Amino acid sequence: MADELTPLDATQLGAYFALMDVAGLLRHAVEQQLRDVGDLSYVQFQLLARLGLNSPTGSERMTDLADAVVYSRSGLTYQAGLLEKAGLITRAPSAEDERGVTVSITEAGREVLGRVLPGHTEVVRGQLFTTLSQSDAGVLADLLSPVRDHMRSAPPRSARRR
Amino acid sequence: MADELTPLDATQLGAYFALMDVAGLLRHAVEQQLRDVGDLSYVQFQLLARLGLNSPTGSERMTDLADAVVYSRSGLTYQAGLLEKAGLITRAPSAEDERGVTVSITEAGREVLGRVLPGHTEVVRGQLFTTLSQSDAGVLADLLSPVRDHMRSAPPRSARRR
DNA sequence: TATTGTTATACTCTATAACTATA
DNA sequence: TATAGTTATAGAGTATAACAATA
Repeated sequence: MADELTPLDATQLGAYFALMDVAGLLRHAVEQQLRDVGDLSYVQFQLLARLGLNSPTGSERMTDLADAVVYSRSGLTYQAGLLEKAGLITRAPSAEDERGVTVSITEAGREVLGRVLPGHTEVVRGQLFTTLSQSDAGVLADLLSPVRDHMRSAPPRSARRR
Repeated sequence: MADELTPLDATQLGAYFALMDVAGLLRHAVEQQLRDVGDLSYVQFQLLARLGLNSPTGSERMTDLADAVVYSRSGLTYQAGLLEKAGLITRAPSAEDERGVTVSITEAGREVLGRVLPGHTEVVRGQLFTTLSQSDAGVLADLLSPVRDHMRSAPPRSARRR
């Protein structure tokens, strides 16, 4: 396709910047609440939420967590170290694969997650869903979920020219 | 009427997480390109873009830039220092208000901006507008622009807690 | 050999508080 | 007194590369 050199039009630019601005402001607001109430960064919250809400067992492998939440393995090791030191997760050698490490949320981790969630919800509602109706939320989710899938399947590596 | 204690429903949660995930992945992809091509961080790109594209004069005051782009004044001083050292902006005492500082983009700054923009566009199109149609982009912008306005209507970050 | 995860390290970014100067 | 901006500083987070252990 020859549109590689075509600039984004005004509508696309507007959508792009609105998306980035809203997400940035929202993350900033949410991070403050997480820090105040649970002494958590957003990444740490993501990790706890994934273990405590998304995973039926409360456990997941390091690599899967890294792929889902963080952009490098050493970054995850760092964050997991903090969470473990705080007693919110445990790390144990994986059963099937001796190289792997299984991360599990602890009771204390679930407690912190439960303590943080109501205020978190309140911030998100105040920032986002004061302006967006229920059907707006549905439209937004329907628009962005496929984008996320596309991004996760085709890494940004594709944008790097040789 | 949103109950303060009611958790977000599944649709709202989906919209929230999709928004945060997409913006995070997109920012990551875009930052890589900006770093590779122009040796710029995303914040630095925002500053240059605001001066070079949004402002007719190519100049703006520090406080206005801080409110628009960065979350603390010292953060902006740091970033402006880097950009100035790189020759991409200049800082000069403001004419009307001797306390103020006027930031202006230089020719070199415009050159870098111009050099970075095509690849930037390419990444955004590949990540975002491969999945979103033209009308999708319009819907997204229409949904999120009011959200941004609402978020920005809160007290500016530069005026907080002094 | 490839993959999992950790470590060592270096660097970027951000925020808070104290400070100077102008209004 | 209040505001604009800088500085000093400290802390959090991230990525890269080298490494050990297992597949």
